[in-house]
Amino acid sequence: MGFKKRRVKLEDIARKLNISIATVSRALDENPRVKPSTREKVFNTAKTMGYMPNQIAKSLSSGKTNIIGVLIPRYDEPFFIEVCRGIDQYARNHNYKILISSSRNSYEFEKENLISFEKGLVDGIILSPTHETENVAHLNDLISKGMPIVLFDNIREQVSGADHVMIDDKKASFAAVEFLIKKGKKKIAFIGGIKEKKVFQDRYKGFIAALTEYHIPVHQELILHCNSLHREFEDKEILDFFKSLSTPPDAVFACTDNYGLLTMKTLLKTGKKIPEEVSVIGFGDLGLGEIFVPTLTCISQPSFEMGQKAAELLINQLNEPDEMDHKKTIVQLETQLTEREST
Amino acid sequence: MGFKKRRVKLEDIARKLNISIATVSRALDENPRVKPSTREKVFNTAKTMGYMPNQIAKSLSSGKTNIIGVLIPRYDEPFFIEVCRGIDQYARNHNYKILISSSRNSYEFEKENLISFEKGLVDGIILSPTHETENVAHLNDLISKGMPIVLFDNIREQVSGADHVMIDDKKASFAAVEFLIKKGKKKIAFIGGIKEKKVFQDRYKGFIAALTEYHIPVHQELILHCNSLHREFEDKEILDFFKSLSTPPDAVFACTDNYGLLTMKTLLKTGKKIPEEVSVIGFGDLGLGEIFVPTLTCISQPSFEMGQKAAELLINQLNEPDEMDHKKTIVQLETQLTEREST
DNA sequence: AAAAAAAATACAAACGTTTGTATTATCGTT
DNA sequence: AACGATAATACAAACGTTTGTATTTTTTTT
Repeated sequence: MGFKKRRVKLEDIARKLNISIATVSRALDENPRVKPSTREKVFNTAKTMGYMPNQIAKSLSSGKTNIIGVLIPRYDEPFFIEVCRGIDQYARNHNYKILISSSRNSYEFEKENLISFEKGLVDGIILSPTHETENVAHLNDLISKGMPIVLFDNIREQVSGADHVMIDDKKASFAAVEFLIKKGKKKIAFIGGIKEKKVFQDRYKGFIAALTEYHIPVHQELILHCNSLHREFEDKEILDFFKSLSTPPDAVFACTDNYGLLTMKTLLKTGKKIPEEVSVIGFGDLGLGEIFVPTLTCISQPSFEMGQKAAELLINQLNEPDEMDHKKTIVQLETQLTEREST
Repeated sequence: MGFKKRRVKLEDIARKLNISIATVSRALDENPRVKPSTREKVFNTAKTMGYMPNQIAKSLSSGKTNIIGVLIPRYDEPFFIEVCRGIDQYARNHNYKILISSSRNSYEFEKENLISFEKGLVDGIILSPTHETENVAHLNDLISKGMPIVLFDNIREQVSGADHVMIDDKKASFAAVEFLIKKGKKKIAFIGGIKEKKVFQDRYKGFIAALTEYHIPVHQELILHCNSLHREFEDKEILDFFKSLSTPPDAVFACTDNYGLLTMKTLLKTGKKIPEEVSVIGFGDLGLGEIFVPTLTCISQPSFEMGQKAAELLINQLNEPDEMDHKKTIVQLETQLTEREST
């Protein structure tokens, strides 16, 4: 007791069996170059000595860590967690692990995290850029240094060389709003998110496009671009918005499930009946909408599949023989409208 | 174009400046042994050449990866994500990164993940064992090999040498039930989780203790130990439970916020008024309870702080000069009752 | 039984750092 | 100007693997 623990390494096995380290290494690899009987011996002593390979040494030698870096803007949004689950599942099945970091909605933290990824800990990166990320030079830099990257969610078109996984936000929200219109709704409110995020811009475009298509005038007062980055404030922002309206809407298109729920909560508090007086539709479909009373109609976004797909694209890049001539691929996943009680 | 990218390394800087690698290494470390003027030169050329240190090589050399392995039973439970946030925050401030894995509620996956951690990728581990984890030999093994470990949530007393972070589940649920009793409730239902988890056992004990203390008979039919491991089934299990009751309870103590919400949803569907006819109290306080209508009274559990504390304990262990004489420390965090509309 | 072919193993360099020790350069002292 | 002291730098081993090439052993062929 009191001694520092020393891991057993290849050398220890080699010494005990009076053979070379190289042979031990190859034996454990089941390399056909080593005689079956020695392989047996090596396996046995490795087991009895409690050998555990050193991943770091392996990585240094092979130049691969088998780790995928994942950078998301925040942990406390089920969408991102769900994407991570998808990434994790695909990665795990292909012998990769994932290292998740949060940029906490900050461009500076994003850069900081990417630098730490760049130090060689990860073989590639899956990233949802923050809304603050105007300048994408740091991403293009990384790519030009040979780092495989896949973007999802808040895509930046200017990033060349990175694969994209996305949905057609404009089309999906058009469908949502069209659905409301076909139910006879005329005063449709829009609850969006941070204006700088491409997904929210696109969802807004879809909203406007649908109204235009059906010749419904756009009322600015019915439009809210929610700016809060934290739960506590979102609540208030939405409450204030509905209080500010002279006449209430007959339907609300919320750009996320969370906004949808907060909307329903606010409306219920003010005595409105859902869906009788106001219909509400959300975006995302991450389980919460099913718990609420009434349950929330929404656009179902394949979050888990986005993660899987992103991992697939990245691992494909990692397996490309010549990283230099990678062709940017863009995957667009399908959404669908799930009708529940709120409409 | 078309060439494989080669990272610039210390050797490249050394060659360019005609000095030794050791000096370059020390210069970048701001080691006082190198002359300020050379340090300057090194910094400059490092910058212009685009040098980025190789973390893997550093780790091999130093024997430290500065990564903390985190193993949770599932991703889709906000409690665990919140704990991870806490860990992440503390770790980041102390120059550690976290590598999160999910054991997906399976003992086998837990072992598998721990083995992959053991390969030297992480300096220490923060873990919430699965409910299946009866045998803790694999944990004691790891600890005896010198791996620092901190447990949280589903503590296993038999694990010696690992620090624990926990709350007093029995006391907290006693308080919750007592609160209901003092409101005059007599028929209190209990919605628990997987019986094998210590937290649920303790919360059940607290429930029984409170009833006993106040001389209220325990009705078995009012007790549900929810066994589902996935969202879809929990819903149905709780619905069936309430349907099965001959007469409805006047209060429900749910062992998690999620169960609390599902309970409220079920009760509302069957036309019950909350809190007029039935009071509901949850456990956790992770934001969801505030969105629902009515908002959910619950025991507030300091999840984020649990994560921070776990990280603190682990990093303390990592900094102990002699890992062998680590003394197991147990931290118990305080809970409180947050009253909202459901009671 | 010797030579050639094939199989099994050993040697040594490489991966990119860190760090203890040896060496060289610089400075102040006399 | 020579000396010792100190400052600055260089050398080389170490971290634990992998892998190309060289060497040895075994088997096959004649």
